[in-house]
Amino acid sequence: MAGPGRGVTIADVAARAGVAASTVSYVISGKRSISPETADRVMQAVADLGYHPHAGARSLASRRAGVVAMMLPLRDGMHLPVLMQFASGAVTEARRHDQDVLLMTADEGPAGLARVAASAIVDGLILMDVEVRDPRVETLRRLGLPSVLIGFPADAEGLTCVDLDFTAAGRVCADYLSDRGCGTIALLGASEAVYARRTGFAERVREGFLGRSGPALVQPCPDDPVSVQRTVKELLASHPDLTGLAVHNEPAVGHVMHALADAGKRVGEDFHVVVIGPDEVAERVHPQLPSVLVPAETLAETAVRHLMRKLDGLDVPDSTLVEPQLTIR
Amino acid sequence: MAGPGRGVTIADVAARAGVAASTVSYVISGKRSISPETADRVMQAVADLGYHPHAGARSLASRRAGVVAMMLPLRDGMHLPVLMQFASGAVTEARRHDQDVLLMTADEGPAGLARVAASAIVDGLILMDVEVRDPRVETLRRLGLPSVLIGFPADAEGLTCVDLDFTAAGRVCADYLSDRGCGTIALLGASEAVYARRTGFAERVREGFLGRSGPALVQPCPDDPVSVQRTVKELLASHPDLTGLAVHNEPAVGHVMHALADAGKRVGEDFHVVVIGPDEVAERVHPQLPSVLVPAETLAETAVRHLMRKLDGLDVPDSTLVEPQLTIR
DNA sequence: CCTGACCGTCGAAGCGCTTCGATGACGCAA
DNA sequence: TTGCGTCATCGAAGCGCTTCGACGGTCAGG
Repeated sequence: MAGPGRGVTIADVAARAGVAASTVSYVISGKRSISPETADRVMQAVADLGYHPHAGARSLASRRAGVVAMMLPLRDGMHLPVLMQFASGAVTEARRHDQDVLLMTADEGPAGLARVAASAIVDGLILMDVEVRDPRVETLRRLGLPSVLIGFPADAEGLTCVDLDFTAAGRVCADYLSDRGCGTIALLGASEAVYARRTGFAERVREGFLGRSGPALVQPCPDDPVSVQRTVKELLASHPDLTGLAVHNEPAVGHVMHALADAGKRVGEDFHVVVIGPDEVAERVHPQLPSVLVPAETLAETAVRHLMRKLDGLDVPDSTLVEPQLTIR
Repeated sequence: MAGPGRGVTIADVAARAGVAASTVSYVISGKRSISPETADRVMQAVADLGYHPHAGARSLASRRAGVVAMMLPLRDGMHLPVLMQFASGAVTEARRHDQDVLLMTADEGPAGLARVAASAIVDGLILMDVEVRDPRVETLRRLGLPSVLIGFPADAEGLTCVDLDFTAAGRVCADYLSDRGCGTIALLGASEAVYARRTGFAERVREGFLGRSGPALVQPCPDDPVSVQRTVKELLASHPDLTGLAVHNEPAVGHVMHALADAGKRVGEDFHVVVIGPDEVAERVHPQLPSVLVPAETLAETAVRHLMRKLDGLDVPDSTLVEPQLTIR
């Protein structure tokens, strides 16, 4: 295992095992039947020499790079920890399929897609944080690169998309609050900018939240402590009958709880709060809050798995919506 | 520009420009002199056809993949936004040098390093969040893969390392507080786990903070609101003469301010706080706090730049410590 | 006017792998 | 015995690129 590792080629393995290079290739890929004895000898040689096929050569000969690209919006006001979970999940799942992951930033835009497609550096593509009108979508369609999107663009025709069912998540939150007897309810969302960009999930949560009878409103909110405090205060002042709040803004949760306490609201008793976000966020406040998880890892794994199937020529559902789960604490 | 894009080879470009394939190669790489007219014709053909060299073929022939790996600790209790900034900075800088970035998780460990080295899928490596005793370091040294580490392992012999000078950062914070006339001062750090893992930066901040005359203590602290509140309260109770606090725990900052307010401390007047962390964190509390920035993007850029130089056979300093900057607000 | 240096370009070899068709060995049915 | 299908393996042909040596054409110096 130690030793060289550098510069070991399939020919070296073949020589050591006393077979032809092509035989080694077939042992490794399993594409032709090989006698068990030969296979053993080859695998032993592989192990002895610490052989790993040269990725470039393999990609050149087989037209498969063994790499998928993941395009993340790294510069945005997105909630970073969720993105990270996503990235982590995707890499882990990809490795399980013996693929590596190339990281691209969204600001490479459509040209970046064209580049990776033409240079055959990746076999497929995962696109995150897809917006309702996303300029990359058209390019993607034209290139015909196998891909999976996280999120739904306006026109998803012919694309494979995966996402949490955010509309349902909004509805679940609204229902939870209604069931607790809340009259007027509000959704405290992300900052205005996120809505302005027409990020799909923000819009869909809003729809789900509002799409029921009963008084409900949506309040965008920045995530710094001072703004949160002010926003909550104003919200309570302008809607004295407000008794239920859904918070879809991870960093704000702690501050919301403070603001409510300052306003004399007893959460869990005369006032109810539900969170859309990671478990930790909902668990680490007092009292702990019910929450709908954004299952980043699950989404990432699903996306990668779908992509792998597409690469293998299998078919996958065009659209996959993961059901939201409400956790009561 | 539209059209095929798929399957355009250097031979197609050569044919269209009326030259040999090798000439196209030389135009693109600039490795031999080519007449301006020919070069123009070639570049035009490249543009017309939307040619991008096949990455695998290129890597096979030139023994240069045009890809660097970045190994991130994606599963840890690290402060994620900083990691993200880092990743983003690295990708952006790498693209500037026409390189792509392969994302690896730290849990691939030494074997992952061996794999990417042997398969020649990357030319070099950036290793983040290096711990004081890091098992990957030995493998790295043995493989001889060009690499740059972010952080300093115990034995940095022969390695290229880049980091913020965290010791100086700790000292700067302590000095700031002393200069404000604080007697006893404390460092509110990350959770115990981070210290237990012997993360380099946490230890070094502590050293810098304590390495001066005058009463000073270090208090690890989890980052959930409830624990922060409790930790601060206990700290104040056990050290009534405490008048200065350095917070090296991004998510906790907002809650620390709350706790201090609850305890009747007037920050900026009879009590002083300084933050080690992103600007936003320090700006978004009231009152705004002075802070020492962890310059993630700068570090990432420096790391990538150093790696590029190593790939080009140029030499780079073994150790680069970025000076901390205190921003007063 | 001839020689040699240099410039711009070409052709061919080869990087390490996959894959296709061919081949020999073997067993079995005719 | 001959003939044929199977199985395990081999050899050769590329995949698209870079790079090395070669080669004709110019131009300056002798």
